Amino acid sequence: MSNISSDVIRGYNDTMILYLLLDQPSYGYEISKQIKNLSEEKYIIKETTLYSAFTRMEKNGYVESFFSDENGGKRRTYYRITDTGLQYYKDKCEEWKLTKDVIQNFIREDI
Amino acid sequence: MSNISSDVIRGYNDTMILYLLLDQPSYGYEISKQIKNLSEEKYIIKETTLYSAFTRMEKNGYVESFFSDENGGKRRTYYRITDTGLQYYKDKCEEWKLTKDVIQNFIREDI
DNA sequence: CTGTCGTACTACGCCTGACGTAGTAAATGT
DNA sequence: ACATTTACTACGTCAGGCGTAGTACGACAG
Repeated sequence: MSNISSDVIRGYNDTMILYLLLDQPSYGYEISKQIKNLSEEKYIIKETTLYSAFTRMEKNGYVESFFSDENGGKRRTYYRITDTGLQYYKDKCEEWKLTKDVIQNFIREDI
Repeated sequence: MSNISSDVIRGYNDTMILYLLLDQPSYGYEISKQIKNLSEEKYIIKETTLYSAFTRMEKNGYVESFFSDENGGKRRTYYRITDTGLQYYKDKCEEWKLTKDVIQNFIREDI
């Protein structure tokens, strides 16, 4: 089965990550596994893509980072969604509804 | 109403253009009007995006160009979809089905 | 006790596609 | 006659994705 090209997902990586932060903070490796699972292995985000998304979103104020003081485990950078990030996520969801319909108009099933 | 961001469509501009070439050849200005109409004004492709898509797709063998010998009208560059282009279009349609479902998993309506 | 695997990142730099800006030029409307 | 619409071309910039590489810690097998 053909892979999903990154250009398609581009602009939705942030949305996917934010979705996974809605209920609780999380960190890179965990997020990447969840994306893989939720997409049924159809989309596997690249590490560099993921971590640069975190950096970008923190700069934009969509997420905040903090360190876990895990008992002995390797130190992780956790990210928590902010109010701004939540609003951004909601906007993207609205945009998605529009986009989906627009693109759908250019898809032909019968050929 | 918010516009559709270009990053979302990125990677589907080519698909949209090819769709409009499925039945007959066409040219830039015409295509851009059709995209506007078919999307109900929700997406208006930028000229530079459109013409660079043509160039790229011709280089990739997805379309062929030819000149119209229109009766006196300004000379246009027409584009015709090739077999390779048709195959590419079909693949993109398949990919779209996957992608749509994947992204949909990360959209929450209830917030 | 040693090497490999999984976890958890950071750094650097390239590539592609979108697009801003600008300019050209013929045809058409007013 | 002048503005607008049509139909492009050229040039340069930017962001996001990703390839490659490297670091470092812990767990577990042999």
